[in-house]
Amino acid sequence: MERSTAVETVGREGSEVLLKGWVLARRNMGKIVFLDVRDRSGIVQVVCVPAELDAESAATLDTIRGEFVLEIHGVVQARGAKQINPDMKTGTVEVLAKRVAVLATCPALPFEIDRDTSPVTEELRLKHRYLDMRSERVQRNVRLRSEMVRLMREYFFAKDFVEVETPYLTQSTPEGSRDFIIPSRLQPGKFFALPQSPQQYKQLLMVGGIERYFQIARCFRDEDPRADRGFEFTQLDLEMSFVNREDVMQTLEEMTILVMEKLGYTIKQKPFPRVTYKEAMEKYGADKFDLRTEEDKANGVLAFAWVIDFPFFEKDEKSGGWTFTHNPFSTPMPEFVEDHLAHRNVENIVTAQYDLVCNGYEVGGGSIRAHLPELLRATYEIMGYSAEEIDDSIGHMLDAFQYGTPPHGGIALGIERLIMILTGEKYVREVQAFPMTGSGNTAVMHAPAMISDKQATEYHIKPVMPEKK
RNA sequence: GGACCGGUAGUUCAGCUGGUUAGAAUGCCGCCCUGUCACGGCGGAGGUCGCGGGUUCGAGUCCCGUCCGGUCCGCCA
Repeated sequence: MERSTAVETVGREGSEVLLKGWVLARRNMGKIVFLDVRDRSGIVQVVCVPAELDAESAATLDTIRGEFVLEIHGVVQARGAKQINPDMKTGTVEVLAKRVAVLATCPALPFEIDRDTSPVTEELRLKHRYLDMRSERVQRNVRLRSEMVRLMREYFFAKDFVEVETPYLTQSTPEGSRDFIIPSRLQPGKFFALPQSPQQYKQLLMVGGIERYFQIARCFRDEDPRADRGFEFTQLDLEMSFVNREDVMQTLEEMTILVMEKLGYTIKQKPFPRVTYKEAMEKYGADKFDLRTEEDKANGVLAFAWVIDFPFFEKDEKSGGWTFTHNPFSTPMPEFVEDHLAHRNVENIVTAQYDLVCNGYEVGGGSIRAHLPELLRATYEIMGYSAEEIDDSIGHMLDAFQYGTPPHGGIALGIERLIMILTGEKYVREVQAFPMTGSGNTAVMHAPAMISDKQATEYHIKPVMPEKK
């Protein structure tokens, strides 16, 4: 007999069904036992009366406890008028059990999962993430994320984009954030780095004629974790050829509106308002801001906005020279190209960068890129790089760009940030299936961990422990 | 690297100016209950108060150190 899910029992009064799932709650009234059985679809009440059960099942009934995994043969029946539970999706029906078998037992849980688990110490919840995951909230978060990503993929495939996986083992980049590095076994003393973003590869895809690329890309940054960021995170990353700033912003905006509305959310303002960096700083004192009213907040409204016209460079406090504010691969706006090439008027050069903000969070950012090698070279020259340093750092990009590179640009959206906003969660960890703790330890498993002497030898590395004070 | 907050039953917490048997809720175990739905009722078990040292007649409580966890600053193109 084919298995039915909990919610599939609705409308099948009188039919025999086979249910499989977990015991969420057990209510023993003496001669009648109610079981709330949970599966991926939801919960349904199972009624167990000894007279209706075979002898073996009747004996089993006493041993059943919370979170046991059961297989139940029974008959769907309508509930009496007084027994209807309006708070349950399946509240009009119940399953009268004929046979109950235990597929797996379960001891008392380390914490209760039939209610909100968020007050429970996060360390304990992450140690048993597979249990926390059974709770309504974590189930919802994981499933919403899957649904959002599915809708995004559908949009991009319909628009002729190609999904490409870029490498995880790549070259360390001195700019930007600290890299996670991986020792090379075959080449002693050399290291790979995990990507902070697929930035360079996606631009190389444009050189390679892919024209429209997207990826659900994992990114890695070795910076101290916070409530809204961890070591690894996921971005919707995309890049397009033969586009200007307007094209990319409109594509992303159309996708965002479509996905959010399909998920049932309301967007405050369409098209998204646009604010220049200067206006944002004057009006909100920051380049991210929350446009919602108190009423919007209560109604779960999403307030998106674009921030544009960022300064390309700012003074570097340490060196006293120039450094980029957002992305060194961006192009200056057309009216500043001459200044840029001549290293003139540096403090006023505006970059073709755009950030997407939502409800006070920065949820994405991108730019039109410098596709001409001389423009990219000028950026690094302004930042004080010598010819040799430029060659070491981005020589491969300058090399590639000389071979007929189309104008291109793109953007990346933080998947976790978006899900946090959609679900009202305050921590990225709540919207990742297996997050790290706030101090950077893995859930369930025990990383980072020491490696054996044999591994150290094989990888030609030698741990140096910090001196204790 | 720095600042701040926390660590007491399985879990979430309370525990006063230091005071003799460390509590509650929930979970767990047992008994009762044929219409419950976070069922209810009765009973029970469950604690090296993170760890080490100190002050004191006496420390969960005060002091020092240490470990662990969390939040923030720095950092995060």
